[in-house]
Amino acid sequence: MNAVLKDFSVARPKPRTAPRANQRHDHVHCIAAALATASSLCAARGARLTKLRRRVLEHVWNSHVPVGAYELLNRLRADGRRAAPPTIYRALAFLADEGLIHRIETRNAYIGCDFADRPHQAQYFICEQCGVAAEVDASDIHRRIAARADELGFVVSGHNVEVLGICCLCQQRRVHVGSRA
Amino acid sequence: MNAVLKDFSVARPKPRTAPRANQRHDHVHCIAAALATASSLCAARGARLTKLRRRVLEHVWNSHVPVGAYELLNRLRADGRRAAPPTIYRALAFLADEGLIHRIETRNAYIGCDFADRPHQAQYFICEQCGVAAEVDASDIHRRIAARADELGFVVSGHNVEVLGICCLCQQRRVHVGSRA
DNA sequence: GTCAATTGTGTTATACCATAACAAAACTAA
DNA sequence: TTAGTTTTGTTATGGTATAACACAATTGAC
Ligand SMILES: [Zn+2]
Ligand SMILES: [Zn+2]
Ligand SMILES: [Zn+2]
Ligand SMILES: [Zn+2]
Repeated sequence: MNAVLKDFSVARPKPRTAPRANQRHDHVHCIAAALATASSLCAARGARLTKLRRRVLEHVWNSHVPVGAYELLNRLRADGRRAAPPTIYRALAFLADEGLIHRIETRNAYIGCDFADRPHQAQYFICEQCGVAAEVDASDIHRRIAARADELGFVVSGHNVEVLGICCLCQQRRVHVGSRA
Repeated sequence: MNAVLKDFSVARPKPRTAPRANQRHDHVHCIAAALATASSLCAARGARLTKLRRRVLEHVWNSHVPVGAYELLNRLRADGRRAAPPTIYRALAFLADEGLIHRIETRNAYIGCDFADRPHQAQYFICEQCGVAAEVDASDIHRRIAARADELGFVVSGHNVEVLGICCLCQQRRVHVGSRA
């Protein structure tokens, strides 16, 4: 089994009931698709997705839980590469510039972008239990924000929306725990 | 003139045209009102708004630009008080617990709450030019987020919405600069 | 292939943001 | 007053991010 799955907290053994959304998925495919998209986007733009940058992106995609810069640094070192903070921050800056990752502000952490191949204004739903951050591109939310900005005479260049709570899967887990207690 | 106005970037000399919103206001009143609200809320709750905490709140309300913890620390020291980081972080924690300030995640900075006397789910519109962060409590935005959460089976405990762009006043300033160039 | 120019990476040092742990002081309620 | 509680001071440390400069790899012209 691919080592990349080791802390993928969505992939769990046998959920007893089907979750409403975001059910267990083929995360190996997730990663492969993200890397393929990254490769083609960078090629098309003349941006250089070097081995280092590609490896950092792989480590970011290790799970759907946002990962901190120093954790990524440790993973690089576990790969046998010599690395210091600027190494990882430069790679993260490149990946963010290319729209391949996002920074989760409330966690000081980074996560792969689910919509790298198109412009979007994403929102994140972040589980306080398992840590998974789900990216959605909800145009209705963005429109409401844009409308309010308009009323204020405010010209929007971007937004950061992070919703905190408990994800669908963790609620099921809590019910199980609760019914046992 | 009150020294507290010294870096209040909304209060500027003679805007040539009236802004659509957020026009120059009596910031001394702003501060006084915030402190009065803080006092009565804390009294009602049995929370102790000590001199230190009150002074920190005053420094936070110095302007509508979010201010960093270490800047607040410097201001405390300028007051003649001996202070180290825990001093300011404990005061900030108290003020945040009481809902008197908010943390602006994209800036690692803190700002006074405009709606301390009632429960709310605020959004911030942050100007990349002048730094001013305007708090709004737009229930329509919150409703859209809640609706999307519902679709995901996600139970919301809170959200952080920070919109970046150029504020109304700074656009006018840019026009002036532009027409001169 | 060689070369110069550009871009990317390694390395050291440092700045900025935040908290742990414990001691001293101030406040509260008998 | 005195004991108990809360707040503040103090020292040390952990976590996040960048500046500055040297070296290596890549690119594109020749
Ligand atoms: Zn995205
Ligand atoms: Zn969860
Ligand atoms: Zn004001
Ligand atoms: Zn502005």
